[in-house]
Amino acid sequence: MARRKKAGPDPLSTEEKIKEAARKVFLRKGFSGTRTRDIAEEAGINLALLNYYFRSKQKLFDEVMKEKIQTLLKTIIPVLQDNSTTLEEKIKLMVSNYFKVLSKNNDLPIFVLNELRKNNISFISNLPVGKAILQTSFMLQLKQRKANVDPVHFLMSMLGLIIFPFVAKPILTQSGMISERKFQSLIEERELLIPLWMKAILK
Amino acid sequence: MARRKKAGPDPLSTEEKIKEAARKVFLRKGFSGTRTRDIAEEAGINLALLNYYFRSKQKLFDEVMKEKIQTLLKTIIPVLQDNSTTLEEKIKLMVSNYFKVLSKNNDLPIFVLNELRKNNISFISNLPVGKAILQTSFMLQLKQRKANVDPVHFLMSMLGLIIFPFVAKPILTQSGMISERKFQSLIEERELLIPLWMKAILK
DNA sequence: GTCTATAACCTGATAGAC
DNA sequence: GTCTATCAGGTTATAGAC
Repeated sequence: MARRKKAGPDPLSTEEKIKEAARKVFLRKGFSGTRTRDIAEEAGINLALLNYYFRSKQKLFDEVMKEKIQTLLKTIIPVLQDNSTTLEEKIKLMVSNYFKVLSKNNDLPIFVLNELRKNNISFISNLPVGKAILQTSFMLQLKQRKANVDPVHFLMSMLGLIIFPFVAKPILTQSGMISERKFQSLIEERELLIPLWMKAILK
Repeated sequence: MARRKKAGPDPLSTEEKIKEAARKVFLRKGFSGTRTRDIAEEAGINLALLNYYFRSKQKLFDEVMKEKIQTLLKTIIPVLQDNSTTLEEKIKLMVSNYFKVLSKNNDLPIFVLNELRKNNISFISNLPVGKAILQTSFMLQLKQRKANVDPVHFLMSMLGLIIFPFVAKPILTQSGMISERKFQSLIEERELLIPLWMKAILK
């Protein structure tokens, strides 16, 4: 629980303890399923202190959510924008970057996607990040291939192949279809398979 | 709102009015985000009446959830099990069946997947539906192809290609990447594209 | 900064009249 | 079956002592 940037003592500040607890609880239970008491308890501090540092449950949530969206975007945007890499290199990088992030945080995609669906989260609507993606090096390279597949299709498909297993994990494991171990090994295989599949789709 | 099985008067029974309202509100807000008062208001009846017909919020939710999971399973299981169709036919059928269901109910997948993640929904763990899928005609046909791809990979990928766009829709539209119209047209295209892609992946 | 105590409000569920 | 009124318990947020 106590995450340290380096070795040694360096106890987390109270503020960071609360935020770390909030990350954990919000991700597991969502906004409306989380009680501020849960966060306080998880952080080992008092409920009043949570409101002292963050004004409200909503503001604390917004900070966590903003951070998580940033994590997901930083995983993909720089790769898409890089003018010095080939299309194939970008695909491999996106896959490996995402698997690195999601393997440590299986719940991240479904948490973000679902909360974004329930509330209309303001800071997504504000940044025109969607339109920016349409003009990245990645999308241009796709167009230049003149493959008979819309670049948006291609991107959606790749993200689906990467992210969906994590979203579906609860159904797959709880229904007895695959074990936790089998899931892990499938994920590892996919890191190699998805780039091959995307190549096949392009032709 | 008033859904009728045939033309003519046939007003919904109170019980069905409540259930219909519950479907709508639960799907939009999830279990913990929904207040029973919201459902009562949506149904145009009183809060007390909700508890008269269904014993509790949880029981009403369970009925809705069970129904939705059934919808998703009935869309796919019979197709997977059918011994009289080819692999290619099954793929096309799954895709078109799912698009038919999901086009009318975009929120269905993320609702089910997320609630299943938060709570451990009992009736999924009980039915060994996961293991059953592994022994369907579909999975056997995949093995017989001796393609160098695990059938579970193949199924996960196909479901990802079908379902992920609906799960990601809030991000895609709210971020300004695509409009609602563009989303619809992309979905229609995918019904033809996904079977082709799956064929490409198989080789 | 951190705590205890509590205010102010909300929510699920029920009692009881009709 | 359906309603109004209300209870009992939980939840966010704050007041105030230390």
